[in-house]
Amino acid sequence: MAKSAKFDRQDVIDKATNLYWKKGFHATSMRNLQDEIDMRPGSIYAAFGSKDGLFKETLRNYTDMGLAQMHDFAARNDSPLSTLKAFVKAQVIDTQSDAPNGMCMLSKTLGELTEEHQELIDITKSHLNEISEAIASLIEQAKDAGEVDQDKDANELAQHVQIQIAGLRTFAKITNDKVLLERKIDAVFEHYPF
Amino acid sequence: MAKSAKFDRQDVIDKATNLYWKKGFHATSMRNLQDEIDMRPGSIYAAFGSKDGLFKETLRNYTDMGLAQMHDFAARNDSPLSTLKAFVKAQVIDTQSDAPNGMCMLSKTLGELTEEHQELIDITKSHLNEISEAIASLIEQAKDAGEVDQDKDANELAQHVQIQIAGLRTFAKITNDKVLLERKIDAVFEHYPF
DNA sequence: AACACTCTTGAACGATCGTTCATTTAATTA
DNA sequence: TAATTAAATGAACGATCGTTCAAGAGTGTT
Repeated sequence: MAKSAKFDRQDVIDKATNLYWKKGFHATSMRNLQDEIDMRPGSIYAAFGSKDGLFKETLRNYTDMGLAQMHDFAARNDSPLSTLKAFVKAQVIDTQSDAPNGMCMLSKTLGELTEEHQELIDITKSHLNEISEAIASLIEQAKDAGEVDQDKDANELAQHVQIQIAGLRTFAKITNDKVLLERKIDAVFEHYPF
Repeated sequence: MAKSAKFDRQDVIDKATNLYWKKGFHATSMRNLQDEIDMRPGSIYAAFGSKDGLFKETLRNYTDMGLAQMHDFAARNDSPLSTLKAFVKAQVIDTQSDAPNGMCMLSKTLGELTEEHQELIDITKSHLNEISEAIASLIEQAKDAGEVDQDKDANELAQHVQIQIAGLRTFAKITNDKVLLERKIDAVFEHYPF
């Protein structure tokens, strides 16, 4: 057999995710990544193939983190709607101070990349769709729990929530007033289309 | 005297704006710009100082274009509120096909840049504030015209509109359904907080 | 025609880009 | 312990990055 002692793949992907999330795809150089994850170029390319390949893994990782966070909130909350509201607040408010970047990494990526990286764009879109479906699933549960009218369209409400998250996270780049942001998030769930 | 025949500065800035808007700050190289605006590096640096300097001028130009578009709509519309709605539709829907990039260049820039380019970030924020103030001014006019309740806060409504624009333009990157987008924009002005 | 002045040019700079690969290191088997 | 095998290394590749500047070109005055 042969050498087996290896780097911790998940740890490496986590660190790469943070750097890509913070600086974006183009501004993150392979040398930046080498420093951040403490690997030499040969090892990175053996493990991930290319800068694009590593980026793909971080997109998947970022999305899984978001979905896991939603399930976490669901486990701690009794109501689907307050789960969703907690998720939105975490995404909009907490990321301003706790995360590498206040913006959603997927939205950032959609904004940054051009057709030169169509595959990465398509992957990013499909991940945003996954999140939208998870939100819609929460809203279906809220309908069953009587928190949302049965005649509302869960997918349309999920779209609305996702639009609010994107808008509010952009807004939070200008005015980082947590109280104001919290008020605006509360308002989202108290008025049309909810 | 000396040589006077020169490049058309506004034309050059327009072309640079389109390229920066399309590709973003980092993915746009000075060589890309040289090709796009048909100037040699020495001339560009004599006229604009640096990549950052040229970018600053395009940020100003982009913002002025948006403000001019708003005034254009105001001149063609009798009502302040339908002016605002036309502006939002132009920003969200028309840019998907007619513009270098569906996203707002200012939002894109806020998402892309880090503290390494703090001055550019600050300029971008202040330009977004200019636009917010222009929207607020329209809403004040709408209040005077009886289209909006007098007890509404114009600045808060303007914030809301700007958040919706940012959210919807991100959403439009995923689903480019013009009818759906138009419906969502109409809904913005038919429900809370309007 | 000679000069003064500014604009324009493009080769070239050192730095960094994404990526490769011959070599070294270390773990396992015989 | 020697042989085998895969992982890890890091110097180096050609390309491109943002930027500079000496030289050339064009316009107006003397």
